[in-house]
Amino acid sequence: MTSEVLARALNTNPVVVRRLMGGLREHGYVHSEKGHGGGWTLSCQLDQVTLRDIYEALDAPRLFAIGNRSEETECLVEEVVNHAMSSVLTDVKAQFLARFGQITLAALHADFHQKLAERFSGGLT
Amino acid sequence: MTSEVLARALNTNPVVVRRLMGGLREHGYVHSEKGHGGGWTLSCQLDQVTLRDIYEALDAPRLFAIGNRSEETECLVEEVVNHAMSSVLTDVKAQFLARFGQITLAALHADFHQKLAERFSGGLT
DNA sequence: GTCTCATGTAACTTCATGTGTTGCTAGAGT
DNA sequence: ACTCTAGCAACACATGAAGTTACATGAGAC
Repeated sequence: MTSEVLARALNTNPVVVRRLMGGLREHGYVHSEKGHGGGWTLSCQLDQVTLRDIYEALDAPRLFAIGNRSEETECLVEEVVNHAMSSVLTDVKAQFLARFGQITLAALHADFHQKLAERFSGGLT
Repeated sequence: MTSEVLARALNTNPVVVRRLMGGLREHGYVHSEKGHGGGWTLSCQLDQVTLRDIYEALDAPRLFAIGNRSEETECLVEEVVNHAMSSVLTDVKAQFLARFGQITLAALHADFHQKLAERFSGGLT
């Protein structure tokens, strides 16, 4: 499948697709071929890859929209608040990673097929 | 304490301070007085207010930097992925709120005084 | 060999969002 | 009146994500 086709499916741009897929390729989850007949192919077992793997392959983008203003500060109040918040955010991020680490692509694949079946068996809306 | 003084302490602007404090005032955590001699005063018990209360008083700003592209979609794949992610993010947010709900301002106040004491008793760096 | 089709990548533009700023109004004390 | 304060709307700026353009490189088709 080419970046062009993927981009249309995702309502975005082929270059954006390549940027994202680049991370997945570096981790061996997909493979790309240049030239005529080229494009992207899957190169992993769906039950061996989790959302966490993908999150990390995508360079683990910032998870929280909130956080410390600065790491180093002279201000004792800021220091105390930073410490309290960081502590919570660190733990919560660990929870997040753990949960994502339990969701395999195979599971999502199965969900997808179930929904697909529902749609064909009268579940049309 | 005036917005002006707070702004200097926080390295920001008095108007920004008023914007933030506005949320706290609506919830009764602080009180403001206009005019000469006016400014902000604390109007709550420190052990009755948690970081969660403050987070919510500040209109519960967006917590996560990631999330669904759109809520409604025709795409079954997107739907499946959205569902999986939303489920995790919802749970993780609940964890976050629970943790913040256990941190009172009184606790932070105590931390602050401890650090202050350390700094005076030879803990200088 | 060269033409076409695909990825790879850098540089730039656009957009969304949060932060900072200005200007003005209103209230409260001197 | 005068000064000092919050309240508020409107605008400007900064940041980072997403989208776009342009061009180089590699691989098959002819």
